[in-house]
Order: sequence, then structure tokens, then C-alpha cells
Amino acid sequence: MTDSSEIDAIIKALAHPVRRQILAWLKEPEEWFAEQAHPLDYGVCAGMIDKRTGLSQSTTSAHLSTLQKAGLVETQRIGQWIYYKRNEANIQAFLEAIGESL
Amino acid sequence: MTDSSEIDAIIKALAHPVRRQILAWLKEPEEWFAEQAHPLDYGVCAGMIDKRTGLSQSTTSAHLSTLQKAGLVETQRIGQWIYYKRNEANIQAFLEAIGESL
DNA sequence: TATACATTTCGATAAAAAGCGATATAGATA
DNA sequence: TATCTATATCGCTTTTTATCGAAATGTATA
Repeated sequence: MTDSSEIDAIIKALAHPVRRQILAWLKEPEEWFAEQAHPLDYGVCAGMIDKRTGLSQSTTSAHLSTLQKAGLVETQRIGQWIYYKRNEANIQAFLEAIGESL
Repeated sequence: MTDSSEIDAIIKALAHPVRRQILAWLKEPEEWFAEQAHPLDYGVCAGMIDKRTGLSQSTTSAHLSTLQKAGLVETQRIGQWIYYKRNEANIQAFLEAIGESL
């Protein structure tokens, strides 16, 4: 982190309002995903996010995949669930990199 | 500057490598556009940028238009030329806004 | 006014991204 | 093993963005 091709992937990932919205929700999971049965420390499981976006399950899954490939979120599988949380280190590194390059 | 719809336009504008490249060139016009016959204080005229992108004149014009609509560059017409320069205030405002929202 | 030059706009095509339902995969549980 | 739940992947269609050449616009100049 964070070279030019990574910046490219990140900016493209951010260039969609739903993906930015997901990142914003994940900033305060207790506020947006309080109904999740599992501990929020793991992250938020994909199905919870589906519910909020209003998009289909497969479309939301694709958005999450884009965020993950860009390194903006990280995942952890526990049982049948996959938890998503922000990758704060990468987000911070990106902000610094774009602050310099822009 | 800089509300949510403006951020959206800016991020979309940045989500193309050629447009980021143009912004980078405009950071150091004397380095990249020294052959311009007119003073660089005005900015860099569109034709000079065309030459560098390797894309067609009309495509480059569309990229410049995207950057301008997003507020990342400003233009000034002098005679038959239209000069482009970075809008540093807006760029800075964007960096601060995204640093907070992200 | 006619012509030349710089740039934008138009019309069309191609490529990329978004979206959906259906299917596949993987783990949990009866 | 059979079935249920959660998520990812596939195949397809629609929408958006990128790209080009040609035409239009606007300015300068002979």
C-alpha cells in the first residue's frame, strides 16, 4: 500500500454511492446493525448489509467484493457467516496517498 | 463545496486514470507544457493536453469537461484558446471532505 | 467576407459497470 | 445423508462511460 494500481482500484470502488454508503455504515455498526445476532466486533455479516441497501443479494455481494478487492474492507468467515469490517489502516493509507498525489 | 453530490461528481471524475494524469500534469505545467507559446500562468490550453494524452481531440475534450464540471479545474478563454488550470481550493476542500466522510 | 485555427458538440459504436434471478458452494443441523 | 441457511458466482440484460470521426461554434486574420 498504496501504489498506483491500488489507488486506481480504491477510487473506482469509491465511485459508487452504495459502496460509500456501506463504508459509512460500517463506521458505526452498533448504530446501523444493532439487530445483528452476533457480536459486532467480528464485523457485520453480509446479509445484514443486503437488507439495508435495498438491492438484490447478488448485487450487494458484488459491491462487497469490489470493496474487498480494493482493500477497503476485510472479511472473516465464522461458521456460515462472513463478517465484513472496515480496513482502517488501508483507508488511512489511501487518504494519505491521495492527499499527496492529488 | 463540498456536499454529497459534489463529492460524487468529484470521485467519479477521479475514477479514470487519464483524468488523474491530467490533474497531475497541471500541477507542474512548466515541466510538462514548456513548449506552450502562451504564458503558463493562464493555464494550459486544451490542445497541449490533447497531444499528451494520446487520445483523440474530442475524447480529451470530454475528459476536460468532466474535470471542469466536477470543479477540479477552471477555465479561461483568451482569444481562440481555452486555458485549463487546477482549482486548488476545490481540490483541497474535497480532500478535507473525503478525509472526514471516509 | 472568406479562411484558418482551437475547441466543443453531435451521432454512433464499443467497452465497462450495475443490476437481477438462478444456481453453486460451504457450513450447520436434523 | 438430507436439508436449511448464508454467501458467492454465473449468465444475461440494461445502463453508463469511453471513444472516435465529423460537424458545429467561436475567434482571429488575410
